[in-house]
Amino acid sequence: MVKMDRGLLMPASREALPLDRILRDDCVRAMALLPDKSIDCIFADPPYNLQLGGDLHRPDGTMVDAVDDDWDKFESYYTYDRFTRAWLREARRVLKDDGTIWVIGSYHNIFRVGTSLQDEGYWLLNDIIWRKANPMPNFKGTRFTNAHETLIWAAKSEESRYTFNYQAMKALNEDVQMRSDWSLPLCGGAERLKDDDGNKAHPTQKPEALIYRILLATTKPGDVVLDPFFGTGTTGAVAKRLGRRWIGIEREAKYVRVARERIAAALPLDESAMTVMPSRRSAPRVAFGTLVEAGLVPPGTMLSDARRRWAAVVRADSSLMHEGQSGSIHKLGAALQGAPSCNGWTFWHMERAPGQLEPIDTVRQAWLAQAPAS
Amino acid sequence: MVKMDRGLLMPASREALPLDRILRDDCVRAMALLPDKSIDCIFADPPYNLQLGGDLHRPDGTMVDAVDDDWDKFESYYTYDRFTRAWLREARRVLKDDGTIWVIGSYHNIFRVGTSLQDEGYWLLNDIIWRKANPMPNFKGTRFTNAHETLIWAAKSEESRYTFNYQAMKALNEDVQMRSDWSLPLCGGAERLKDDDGNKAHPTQKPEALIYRILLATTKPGDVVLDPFFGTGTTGAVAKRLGRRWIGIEREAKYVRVARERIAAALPLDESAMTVMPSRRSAPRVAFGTLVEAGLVPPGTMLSDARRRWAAVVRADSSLMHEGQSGSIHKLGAALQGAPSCNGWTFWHMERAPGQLEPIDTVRQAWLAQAPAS
DNA sequence: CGAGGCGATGAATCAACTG
DNA sequence: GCAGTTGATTCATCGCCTC
Repeated sequence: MVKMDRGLLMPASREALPLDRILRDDCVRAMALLPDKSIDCIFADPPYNLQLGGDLHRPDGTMVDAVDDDWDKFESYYTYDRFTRAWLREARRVLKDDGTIWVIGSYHNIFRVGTSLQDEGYWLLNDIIWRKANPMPNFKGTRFTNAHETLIWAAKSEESRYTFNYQAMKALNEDVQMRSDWSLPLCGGAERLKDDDGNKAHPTQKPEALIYRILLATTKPGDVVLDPFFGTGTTGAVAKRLGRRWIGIEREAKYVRVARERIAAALPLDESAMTVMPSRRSAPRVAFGTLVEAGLVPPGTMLSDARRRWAAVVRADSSLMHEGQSGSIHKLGAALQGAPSCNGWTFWHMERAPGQLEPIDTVRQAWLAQAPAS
Repeated sequence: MVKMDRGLLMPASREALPLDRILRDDCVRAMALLPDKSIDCIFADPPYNLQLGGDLHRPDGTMVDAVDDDWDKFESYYTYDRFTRAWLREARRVLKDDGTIWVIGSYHNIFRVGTSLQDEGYWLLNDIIWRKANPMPNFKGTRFTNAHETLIWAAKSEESRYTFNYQAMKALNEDVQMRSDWSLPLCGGAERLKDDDGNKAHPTQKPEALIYRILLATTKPGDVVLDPFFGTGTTGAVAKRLGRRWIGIEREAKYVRVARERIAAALPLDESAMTVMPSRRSAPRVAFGTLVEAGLVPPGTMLSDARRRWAAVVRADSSLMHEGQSGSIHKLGAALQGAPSCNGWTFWHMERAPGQLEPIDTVRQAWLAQAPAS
């Protein structure tokens, strides 16, 4: 028996939980009705508090469909912190002592979430980077492409004996330990839910592969997973497929409707279908600039083609310069030859020993052998 | 002249700064002696061991007791926050209005740093993931391999017009935008500094490639870079190499000694190697009318967009005319597409050879190449 | 039926100068 | 300070259509 904070006694048994159901309500209010220490794992995708300004146009003149929903608007950092602490406190109460919580966010909110987690007594286990294989570019060229989101994985306390399926993660990752950076594509294509008008049903739907990895890593079959910001129910759909029980909380009726339909249609899936090996394509590649930064091809190096018809100097940003013309190893190679394109890796050579030209591709190969990309 | 907060008037001129020097002192105390708004860029690698004790000091220089129990953990977060805010506040004072700051950390401290940055009035521009190509494995198999660190890049305020060398970063990354995740190896091998006993001279020496990318992206040659936690002087060595000025602050004499030697041995790049791809925003402006007057685009020329959906004729005053509509190359392009704005230079094309359309921007480039800078 | 072109789009804190 | 003008700026993926 567990004493609830309104003074009632309530069984913490599985039967008391609204399993495999969506509660349409504010998440703090809905969690308040759940017993203490009854949940194995929480996945939370709270509002990010993006603080966007005016419209943003792509170079082709079309407008970016921004997240401008009311649920993402907060008056101040202070207001956002109060909101965050309220739901984190309630989440910690319903979490079992050995349970863990996942929260996802971007640089707009994740630092405040992390601070709040620590201040509320959680014990951080990892921060995980979801490296987006296909992020939206930075259209104006004003910053680095915002190409990732951050997840925090935390236990209820430092003493917690939490679930981590080490071998399952290793198996999922070509038999090497799963790292803290995960390369996964955005949710799109057939997986992306549409409303009746053909528009996206929810502005921030997460890919199932992300939740799949989370639940596979940190829950056991039959565990109860709570999602206080359920949206279109990705957590419910994946939990059902993986044989976990789930509870979703969502305030907006239209999302609840979409989620119900979706989860009803979800089939427990053959595990092999989801155990996608990290594809070479999604792995980071080696740019010529990496070799320049690393000092293998220092700025100032002279490069030439195999027959020494042209020579060029490597600049600090790895662009090449030849008699006032400049560009990347590929672009300048193409321009000098008058060709539409050129593989700079094989076109340009450096003199590693006197009189001996070697294509810069051999430098790249040496680099790859010494510091593998994965 | 700049008014300092202790009521003295002090010149903010470059001569007043201890350029290319290491100040052996506590960073808050040393920064207090620097003038307001005198620094272009700050790189900071603050201590983050919350529980290990030893490295954590209060702003007044006294040491924090290492503590383990829950109550004192809160005390230690609180103390760490106070320390963080103290140096961030002083850093913001010495930063120019258009300057930026970089801070690196791990999940132990980066959330508190990010929150403090926001609370102190900084405006976050990006969080950058340093994805370690060769991280230390997790030996116990109890968590995901901690394979990255996080950097935060922030401007002094939302209105700041900060430096970002977009084209240089694009060049460094095979001609596609630089993303927020950077894959770089740990600092090791010959780069890793050793003390007389052959042990590593500093426990958290950062790779030069990381600082190289940071300084190349967000500073200009001659800019002043401040590092308040200088350690073995990686920031100084890279700044010297890239033709930037630097100021280092370090409390421990043994690190100061190592850093001095190291930086003295670093070789600056020569001028030609140091240049990077210029931003087009900094190129001199050329009015379309200039090209019309010069006869490169004679009045009467027919222009069209790349897909020949619209055609327009150039008038004597360099305005364009299309079926009764007229306006500048930009205005008419925007109007025809129904877009709020349009770059007429890349939108409009002329037929220089039969069947071959070329953007009028190439005419401008030709003009710029022929008429040297004013 | 396959290759290739075209259009759409994704949690985005997305310009700078002149008058 | 505000308004108007100039002009710099995009990557990967998916679906649909044409050839």
